[in-house]
Order: sequence, then structure tokens, then C-alpha cells
Amino acid sequence: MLWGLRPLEPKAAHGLAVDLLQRQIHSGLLLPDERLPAERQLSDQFGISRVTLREALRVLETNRYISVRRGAQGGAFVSDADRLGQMARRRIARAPAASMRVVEYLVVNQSAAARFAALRRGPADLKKMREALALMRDAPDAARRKQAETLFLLAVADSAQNPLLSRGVEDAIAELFLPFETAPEDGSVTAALAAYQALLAALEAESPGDADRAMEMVNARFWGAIRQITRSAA
Amino acid sequence: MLWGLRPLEPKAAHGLAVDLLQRQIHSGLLLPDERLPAERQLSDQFGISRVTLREALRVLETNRYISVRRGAQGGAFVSDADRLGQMARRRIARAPAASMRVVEYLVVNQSAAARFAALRRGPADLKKMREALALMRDAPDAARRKQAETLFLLAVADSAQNPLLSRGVEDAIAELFLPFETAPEDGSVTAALAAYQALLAALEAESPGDADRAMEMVNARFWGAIRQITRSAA
DNA sequence: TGCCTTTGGTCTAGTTTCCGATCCATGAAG
DNA sequence: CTTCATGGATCGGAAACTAGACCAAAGGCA
Repeated sequence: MLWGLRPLEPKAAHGLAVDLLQRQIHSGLLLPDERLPAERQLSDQFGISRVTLREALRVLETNRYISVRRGAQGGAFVSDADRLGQMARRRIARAPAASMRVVEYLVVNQSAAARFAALRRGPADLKKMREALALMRDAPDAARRKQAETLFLLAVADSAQNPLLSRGVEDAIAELFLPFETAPEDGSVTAALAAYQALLAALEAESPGDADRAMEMVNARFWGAIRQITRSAA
Repeated sequence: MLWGLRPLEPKAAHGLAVDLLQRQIHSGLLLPDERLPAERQLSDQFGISRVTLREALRVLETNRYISVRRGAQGGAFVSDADRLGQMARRRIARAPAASMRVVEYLVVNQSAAARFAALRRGPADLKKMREALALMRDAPDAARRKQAETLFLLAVADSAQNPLLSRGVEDAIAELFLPFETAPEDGSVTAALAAYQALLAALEAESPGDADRAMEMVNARFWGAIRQITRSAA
């Protein structure tokens, strides 16, 4: 017997490009106001035609993720930090339960990744984490901090050497779309740095237990961010 | 900066159909020797044309997942239990490390699902689990037992009320493709029944701790199956 | 000022994939 | 030996995608 038959939903090529770029904006890898590569170059990297890529850019522009300008110094530019932050908050406030489920999934897989990473991380993995931590420390603004945070967490997930876990963490981070900073005034920045530093130390020491506990602090920050947004929206 | 740019890989409609049917065979939901619906009916359910569906069937036939016969009582038939079992064992023996990573991911998410399910399961969820357990008990052969097992685990995952967790468990089970039974002679059947019964009891009692422990027994069986196959292949 | 270069905007022709429909071939049941 | 549900094959058209050429804007620079 066949179970749970739904109509198939083939994803068009331009839809894949939209998803990929949107995910990078959500996760913070693409910075606000950043300029994307030229259409001809980007379509080449994606392996799709320029016409198809332009369809994708049109969708992103319609959804206010980017704005496109013509001319010699033109191109497609990621929206500014204010707009992105507003979109992120709205998205969470509109369906808080959904965001909490995403965090739930993220916490489960990120914790597991941390435990495995403590046993499997290589020198290259640790190097990537240290670099991300340095970026976080020297970041001039919240957007750069979020970018470094994502880079760090993806490096941890990768070093668990489990493709499914990596994909899960990546998916959850991209799906979440947290705003850049929930409370710029308080000591959350130094607290975050301390948590990531503890995590890195645990992975360097090959201690799964410590890594798990350090990741708990990181994950607690995600819960806090969601809670704060849903409260301020009420 | 854009990170990790790879060429996009648009999935053709027939490819989606292949994946869907293959996953159902892997997870045991589609039984050996079972006959699929007629092409006209199946293409309608998938929302694709008959020509496109036939492309998918051709791929599955080439990969020995099904065989197609013409005539009044013809149709597409899932391969027999021997062939499927052999394919499953080969798949695991060829890349044991990959299968272990899948089990790893399955264990992480299935354990989490069990804990959440203990708190969130509704009467409909429990009913589905009881029905699956009855199917398992009365199953005339190993294929039916595996089918009931999958139904039970999917019901548990669903009752955790977390779409990402559900999808994760589903993906892992479909990716695993375990053979029907690793040791038909010993008491593994009654042991499995006991494990699932304990899991059901924990969920009925709304006890996350007990559910976690019961799921551990279930997951231990998955590890055992992988271990046995990789040992016998060596 | 006026050209040059880089970039997005537009158009056309051709290919691939998919669809809808029709008709043919097979083979078991009655 | 007829019936008929099923797979097998073919055709015309629609939609998505590609490749390439050319136009239009706008900043930089002599």
C-alpha cells in the first residue's frame, strides 16, 4: 500500500536560486547592503541562464530582500539592516509557534553535533572556529557578529562529520531568520562571546560533556531571542 | 560575501517520483511483490503526466526496485523480498560509515521526538501507535513487521508536533534501507515487540524519561542490525 | 564635456521537459 | 474466443530554460 500520497511539487530552477540566496540572507552570511555578483557572473556560478537568474532576483526584489540598481556601479544589493531586522521580527511574531519548533530542532541537532564534534574535530575545523571567533570579537556591527556566529556554528556542525546533522543545523539556521541583535545595550555581546569561547575550549579539549553544556548556553540565547521578540510583539 | 556556491541542481519531475517510490520501498511501507496502482491512476495522484511517470518507473525498473508486466493483470510490482534484502545489505556493506551516520542522526532525532511526544501526543496519535503495534504482533512475515515498525515510528515522530523533527526521522528511515530481518531465528522479534510496547506505555503515561529510555532500546536494535551486516560482510 | 566601461534590461531563436490525448499490443479472466 | 484492464508508443502543443545579441543607464575618467 502506498502511504501519504501527495502531488509532487517540482521546484523550478529560479525557485532554487531564490531559496539559496534567501537562506544566506536569513542566516546572516549575506550582509545588509552587500552587493551580489553581477548577473552574468552569478548565473554562471549557479549553472543557470541569465534570464532564469533574473527571475529569481525579481522574486527577491518583490519580497524586499534585495533592491536592484542599474549603471556601472549598479547591481543587486541586499536590503539594509533595518528592513531585514523588521522582516525577521515580523516573521517570528507572525508565527511564534513555528519559530519555536525550529529552535527546538536546532537545539536537538546542534547539541548532538557539539558532542560528536568534540571527538571528531580536526585541526582544520578548530582553525575555522578560531577565525570565526576572531571575526565575532572584532565585528564592527551586529550584522557582522551574526555572520560570525553562523560561521562558527556551521563549522561546529561540519566537524561532527555527519552530513545529515550538518544539513539539519544549516536548514534550521536558515529557516530561523533571527534579527541581528535583540538587545544591543546589555551585556549580551560579551555573554555570547564567552559561550562560544567555552564551546571552542571544550572542543579543543575533546570533552563531549563540556561541549554539550557550552552549547546549552548558546542555545539558551536562541530561546531568549525568540522569547523577547514574541513578548515585545504582544 | 556569498558562501559555498555550488551549481544548482533542479530536480526533474520524474526524479521526484523516483525518490518518493524508492523511499517508500526503503522504509518498508511498500511491501515486496506488492503491485503499484495503474499508471493512469498513479500519474493522476502524483499530479504528473503518464509519460513522465513512466520515465520514473523505467528508472526504478533499471535499478531493480520494481518489475513491470503487461496484460490485464499486469502492472508495476515491487521486487521480491530476497532481492530487496540483498540490495539493502549490499547498500550498507558498501558504505558502512555512511549508514552509521544515518543511524546516528536517526537516534538523535528519534530520541528527541519520543521525549516531546510524551508531552504532546493526542488520542489519535496513540490510536495509530496501537494499531501499528497490533499489525506488528499479527504480522505473518518479516516484511510486514518492518512495515508496522516504520508506521509506529512515524506515528511517534508525528506526535511530537514538530515538522522538522518529523521530516528528519522520515528522511533517516528512508535513507537507511535496512533489510527485513537480520536474525529470524533468535528472540529478536519478541524483544522488538517489548521495546515498542514499553515506548507506547511511556507515551500513554506522559513520561518523557521512560519514553527516552524505551526509544534507546529501539535504537539499539538499529545499531545491532547495522553491526551485524557489516560484520557478516567482512 | 564626452567617451568608455560596467552593469542591468530586453528581445529572439532554439532546446528540453512535460502535458494531454489518442491509438496499439498484451495477456489473463470469463 | 471475446472482453477489457493494463502497459507501450506516438504526436502536437505548452512551458521553462538556454544562448546569444543588442539596448539603456550611470558612474569614472581624460
